[in-house]
Amino acid sequence: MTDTIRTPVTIEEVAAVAGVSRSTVSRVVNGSTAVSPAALESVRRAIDELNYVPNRAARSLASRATMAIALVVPEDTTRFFGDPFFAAIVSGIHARVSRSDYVLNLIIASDDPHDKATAYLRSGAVDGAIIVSHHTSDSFIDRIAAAMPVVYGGRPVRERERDYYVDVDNRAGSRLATEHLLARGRRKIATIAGPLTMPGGIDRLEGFRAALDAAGLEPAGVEDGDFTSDGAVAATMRLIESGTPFDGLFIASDLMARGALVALARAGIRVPEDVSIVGYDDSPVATSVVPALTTVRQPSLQQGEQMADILLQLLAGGTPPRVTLLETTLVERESV
Amino acid sequence: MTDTIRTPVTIEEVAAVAGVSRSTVSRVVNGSTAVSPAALESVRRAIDELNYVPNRAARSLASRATMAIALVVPEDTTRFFGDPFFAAIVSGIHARVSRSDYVLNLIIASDDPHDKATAYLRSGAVDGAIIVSHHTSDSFIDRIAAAMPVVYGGRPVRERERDYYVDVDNRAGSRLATEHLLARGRRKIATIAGPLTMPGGIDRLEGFRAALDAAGLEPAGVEDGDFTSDGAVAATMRLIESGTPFDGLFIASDLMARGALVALARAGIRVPEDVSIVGYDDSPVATSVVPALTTVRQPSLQQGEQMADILLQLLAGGTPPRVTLLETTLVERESV
DNA sequence: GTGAAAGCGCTAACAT
DNA sequence: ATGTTAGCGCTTTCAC
Repeated sequence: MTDTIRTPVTIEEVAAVAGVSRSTVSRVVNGSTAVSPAALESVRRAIDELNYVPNRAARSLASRATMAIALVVPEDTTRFFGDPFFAAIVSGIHARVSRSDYVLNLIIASDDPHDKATAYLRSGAVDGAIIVSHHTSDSFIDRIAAAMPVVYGGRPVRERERDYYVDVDNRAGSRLATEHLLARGRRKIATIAGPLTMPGGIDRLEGFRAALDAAGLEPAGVEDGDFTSDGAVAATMRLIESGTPFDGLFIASDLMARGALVALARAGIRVPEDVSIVGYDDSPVATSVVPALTTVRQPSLQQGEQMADILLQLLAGGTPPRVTLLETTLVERESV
Repeated sequence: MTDTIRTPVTIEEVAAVAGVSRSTVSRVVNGSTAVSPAALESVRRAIDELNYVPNRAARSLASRATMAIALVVPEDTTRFFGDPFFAAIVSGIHARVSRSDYVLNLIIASDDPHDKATAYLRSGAVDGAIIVSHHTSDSFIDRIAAAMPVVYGGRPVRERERDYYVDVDNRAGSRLATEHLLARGRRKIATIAGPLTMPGGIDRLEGFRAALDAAGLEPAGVEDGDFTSDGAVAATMRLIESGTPFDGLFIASDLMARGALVALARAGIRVPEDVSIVGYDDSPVATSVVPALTTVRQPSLQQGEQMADILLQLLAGGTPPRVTLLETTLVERESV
């Protein structure tokens, strides 16, 4: 029962209690084999007894490594933390990092030039970073990438020869979705897209356009839903109010599809009778709405794991693949 | 245009370029007033030119402070990151910390005795911690609290005289919700509770029971919805299948209310005609479902800001209030 | 106002 | 197998 905050125990004290030198304690802590069983045992006991935890600052100053990885997320926390898609990404990253010797450190960065988070990362607080959900305007990213190995979740905004990233084949996925709508006889197809400042938003819109193009059709409407549920409610209203009729709707995320469903219901438009909709993600949202969403499944958990894995390889001095593209599949439910 | 990762610039190089000693550079970096305008200027220029960022490890080793705060979240990332309630909490914390000299550092901790996150925190990586959404079984918390100042989001599981926390008056809030159902003539009232391993879950159930008790009624059912949408779908089904009729439902979070709405719709039960429901949180979810939820509003953003503020006060050597209880209000919409 | 010097707690040669 | 020594990059007295 500890009632106050104690001053931390140092390696020196452990050495004294164990009756060995600092070096031997350090060897034990770092798992060196060159330690006699007797010394090992007494050091272990001393560590337990004193409740010793090595000081990170000192350790990383001397070893030039922090054994920490940052997951850098954008400032619009509400969008990020409210989307089950990111929950899966974070889960995947955390799962993979847990299996390594590194700790994960989630940092909220902003594009403010005086942003403390960016300075924090550049100050040697972590050995590498994973950057997700970034916008074209995010310049802090370059400053981070100049200081340490970086892996991107999704194609980077301006792709360069040296960028490592793990993405889902967004064009193929949205094409799949749109073709499904076409195959079911829908001809007046609109879309609620993600923001065009984000690669994922751009790529999904392209796939949508390509599929319509191949069928000799024009979009019945294109609205930006901002990857949020509320944004999609507004986008759907704009679509309805525009007066252009539509009988099919491709929506670039399940979360936005939920918003669209709400707006459609309010307007008395039935799904799938009046309009068929296909979402994207196959996140938990897809099955928690009525009607359950036909959607494009992307392996988000796996995407997170891969990103972490690639960064880990980079930190270990390996040569992982620069680009990893994950496949999507169509999941048919009740909304088409 | 930097193509490779450079070796970091040290204070020594800055001093050389500026033509002063390390001490003077350090004074400038730390905002000491005792520096001549000329020296200040040349140091600033050197820092800019070299793109200098002080090494954190060295700095915190020497100063015994990290200027970093941890936000410790539980391991079930899917639940945490999928709930808009937490998005608001994180937003509030981040907003307050942004206005200070500290950086925020989100850490996922688990109860595994070998958990690296706990060791990370105990190794002096941060100066203080905010702990949210913890369970009765989370023992890692004590180990963290023994090493640094801690502020809890919500009443701690086992409250002690020295614990600082910011909570919403959960009992009053759930009582408010239940009384509203009663006032509208509902008499067979059931509840979908949060897990009883979490203070928030316990307190809201107590308020619910207290309100019914005061009216001389018994609950028409109590099911654990686990604070997730899916958990609430299952809980609602159990309620329906139990055969005990109910005409009112208090649900301990809006996210769970959404799940309940789905289950109710599938069973052909109309809201609010057949059963009235009241949620809890007034998160964005409340207005993105049909019918829009009557719910208990809690100031989540403000709760986050307060937690950060109190920790900041603690770190500054102040004496903030040990317990802060935020008020709730009922927001009437269409589900009652 | 400025510099010299000591030291924060640890790792990593280098001896032995 | 173990101890000694020299830093890692910074802050912080202490002189001047």
